[in-house]
Amino acid sequence: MRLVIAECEVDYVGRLTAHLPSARRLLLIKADGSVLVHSDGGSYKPLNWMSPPCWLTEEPAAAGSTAEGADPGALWVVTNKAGEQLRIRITEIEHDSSHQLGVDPGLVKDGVEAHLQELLAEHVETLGIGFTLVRREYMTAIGPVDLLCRDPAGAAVAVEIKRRGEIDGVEQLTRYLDLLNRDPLLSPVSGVFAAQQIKPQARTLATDRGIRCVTLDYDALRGADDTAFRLF
Amino acid sequence: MRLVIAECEVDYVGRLTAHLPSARRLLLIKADGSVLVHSDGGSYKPLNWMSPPCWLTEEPAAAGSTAEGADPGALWVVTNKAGEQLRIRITEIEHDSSHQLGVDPGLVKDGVEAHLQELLAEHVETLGIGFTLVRREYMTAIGPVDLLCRDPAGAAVAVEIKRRGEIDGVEQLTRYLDLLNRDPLLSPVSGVFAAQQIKPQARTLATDRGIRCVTLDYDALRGADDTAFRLF
DNA sequence: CCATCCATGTCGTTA
DNA sequence: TAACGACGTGGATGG
Repeated sequence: MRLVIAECEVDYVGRLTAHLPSARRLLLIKADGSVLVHSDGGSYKPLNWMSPPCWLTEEPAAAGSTAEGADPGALWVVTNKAGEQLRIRITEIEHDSSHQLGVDPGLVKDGVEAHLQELLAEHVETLGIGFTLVRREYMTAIGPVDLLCRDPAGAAVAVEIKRRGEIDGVEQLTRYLDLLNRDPLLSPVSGVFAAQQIKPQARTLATDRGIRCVTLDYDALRGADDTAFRLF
Repeated sequence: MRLVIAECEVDYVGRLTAHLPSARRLLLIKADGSVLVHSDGGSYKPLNWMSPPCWLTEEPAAAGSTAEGADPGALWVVTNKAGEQLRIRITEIEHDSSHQLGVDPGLVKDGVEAHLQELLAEHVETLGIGFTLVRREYMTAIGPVDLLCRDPAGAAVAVEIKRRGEIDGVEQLTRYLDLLNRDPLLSPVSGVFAAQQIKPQARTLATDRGIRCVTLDYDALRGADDTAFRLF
């Protein structure tokens, strides 16, 4: 990893064109050749960048320039397979250091949708007394339904689980319901939209279509899990 | 901006929990207090981060540790308003430097969806001979339709423009069409889904619903612009 | 401040 | 490889 603090001007030409006027910035060159251009504010997204796989070539400083310090006036060109380019014109370098980091062991996550689905599958009674699980990831022609259940009366219920319940989740469940209801062995199938948080517009659309909304409490589900663990 | 290369272990506790085992990484602390943890690979997204506004507090090295160099064993805790935390345990520092960058003049972009819409509005004949533009951003109760046009027969056409045409774009256009077709002054309204690239599933769904798909060529549209410019 | 929608989205999983 | 959906999505914009 190479860290360069430099006065620079940057142009990206690819899916769009973008220009950064000259200013002092951090240029971060990773071992795989990818380049990030960061300012001293904003968020984790760089002002400009090139993702790997890509290749950096450095054109020498302009002929007329004074060769003081580390290549004033140099031009870095980073190109990827698709021909997109990041062109960095460097006029002054304040800092330049390289570091050996090795391969990163990587991130361990917990608490995402897969885990929510797992927890709810083990506690379908959260959806209502007498609910039973038929299958997780019930396969259909247009993709898997998160949970297929049966209500106390024995009727099929398709459940779509999201961390954040928005309108496209309702649309997705609607497509599943349309399809499942064409199956005479399953029909009539009702729908439940389950999420940690459900946006008002999504709730309205779901209700309009006769889909029941259930707000999930991740901690309570996990707590129920702990309780069950303690009891048995 | 402060750049630190250090052997560190990182935990994020917030919307999810995530853990990074000990390894050598770049810690980037921006002027606004935000922190990025980068490895020497992957893309522009950090392994872990905290976005501003947030605050960094540094707990001193553990009592038993030898005070050599810059605080081995120190713990950095970065907290935001919502109470989410990034906890960085540092065991060895290889590099530590600070730099004054100043405010960045910012990015100038060209070629995003807004520009596509502008170009297509000026060249509605791309949709078919005899098409005319009624309005850009035609307002409805559920949001603006990108373009409202009339076909050669004078019938209304709603156009949804995307850079990448996916299924949710088709759903969006469908909702607009449902609404517009309730207006007796406008009905019947047909739909056109226009994008630089249209995914197969989106195309299938659109066709199923009687929505015509049009693939846009940004360069050709811009070229048509240039041609027009040269002719007049 | 809340809601919506775009993004050089990026990132994983699966067909 | 391409498509598809989730994301600690982030970020801008409009009500």
